[in-house]
Amino acid sequence: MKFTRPRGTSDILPEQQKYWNYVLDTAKNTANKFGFQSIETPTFEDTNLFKRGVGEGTDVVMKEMYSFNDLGGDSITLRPEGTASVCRAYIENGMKNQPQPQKYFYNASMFRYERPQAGRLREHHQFGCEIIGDENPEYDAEIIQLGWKYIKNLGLRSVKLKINTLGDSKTREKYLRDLSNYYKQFIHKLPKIDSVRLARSPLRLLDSKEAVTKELSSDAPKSVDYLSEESKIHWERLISLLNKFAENNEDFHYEIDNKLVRGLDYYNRTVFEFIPKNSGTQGTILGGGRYDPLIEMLGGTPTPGIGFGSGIERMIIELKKQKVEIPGNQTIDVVIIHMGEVLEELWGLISDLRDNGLSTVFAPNRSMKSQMRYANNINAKIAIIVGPDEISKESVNIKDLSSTGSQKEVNLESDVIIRYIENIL
RNA sequence: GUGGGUGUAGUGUAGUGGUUAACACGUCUGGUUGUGGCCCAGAAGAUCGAGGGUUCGAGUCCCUCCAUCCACCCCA
Repeated sequence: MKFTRPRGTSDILPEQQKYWNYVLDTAKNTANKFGFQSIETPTFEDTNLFKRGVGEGTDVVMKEMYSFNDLGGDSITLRPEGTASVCRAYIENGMKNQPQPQKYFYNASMFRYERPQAGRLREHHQFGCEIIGDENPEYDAEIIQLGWKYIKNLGLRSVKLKINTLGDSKTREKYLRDLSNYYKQFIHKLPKIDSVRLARSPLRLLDSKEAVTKELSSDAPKSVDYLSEESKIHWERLISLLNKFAENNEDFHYEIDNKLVRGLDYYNRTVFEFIPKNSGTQGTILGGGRYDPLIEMLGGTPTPGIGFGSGIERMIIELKKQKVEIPGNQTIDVVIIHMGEVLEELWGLISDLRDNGLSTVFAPNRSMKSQMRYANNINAKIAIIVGPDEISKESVNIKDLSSTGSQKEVNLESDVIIRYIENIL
């Protein structure tokens, strides 16, 4: 084979489209219910936007970015995530002059140079939502509820919500110091990977998979115990709002997980993740958190924000796994079966059928039997059969392709035909 | 980036080192004049992931590369 798709990318074939349409329609409808509006930003941005926003020390920036110099010599990067771009757009377009907070959603390709495996691609799609311009915990609760509703509306079950708070930047410093000092006591016991990680990002040790580290982590300092007064109030308020929400939504559950960390630098306070039970290692289906420092880091006036990203491909994997019923693909209403040189006589009719909302195709120019088989194979509902006989009588034969198979001859007049067909459908 | 598994028509599979690589589904064509689904018959479709090597002989054994899957890592 001469050409194959680049590693870690995928072709989304027609038969898969029903999943995509279903997920995206559900996403959009749910977000609209919460007052979110669609936003789109460029596929590539100035490399520095991500270095600054996502964080120079993160894996995403250090080794996963698709960066290149364009012909003008500027360093460009295919976006690895959505939030930095949306915040850039917010700043650049003066959105702080709109009513606050602003609520956006987007669906876009994300690019990360990673080793592909199931649920992890080099190009993947994310549906994301952001609330920018208000730091109150009501919005934390709202965005989490939106995430939950979205998953719920898709028909997924057994999805676990984990939440945690990382505190704000001031208290985080002290927490990180204590946390890293805690692990340092056991430095000789730590596995290699984790002793390396300790220097770079001590938070990561909390969700380490190494048995030794796991055990140590259970007694490690918790970020909840380091919260400033404001952050503590924020956190408690969020919890109480979630409890309130649970009263009206019996199957809404959350689990506070002090070991939950997220890989991007801009998160503070609330972080959360939705994970299907029994999912593999690439399980997270939706994840996000608060990023109050981000806009200022990008050069805007200090403006708080919170949001999430959710992988469409992972969502579809889960829908298939749980065998959720998905509305079917595009169907064909009418197939024109034509014998002899009559197709031209029907050209106007075909156009009229389409104009009246009936999806219509003509069968390929083959034997009649073959044309009927074609009609059957594409799951068409109605066949309009025309040959020289019908043309001379100025009529057509209309056959119902459902189980009845009944057939009737009607005049070759678009109005009459359309009325007759609409009656059957 | 690290470790392991896998790689045979469009898809899913079979194939003790030995003639023209098999089966199912799908596609196409027929099964008397212009009627689908079921059934029957036939056809097309694979340089056995790529390139080297061992051998009289390789889909089968060895090496390299590529892709894919699993775990690490990371994250959606």
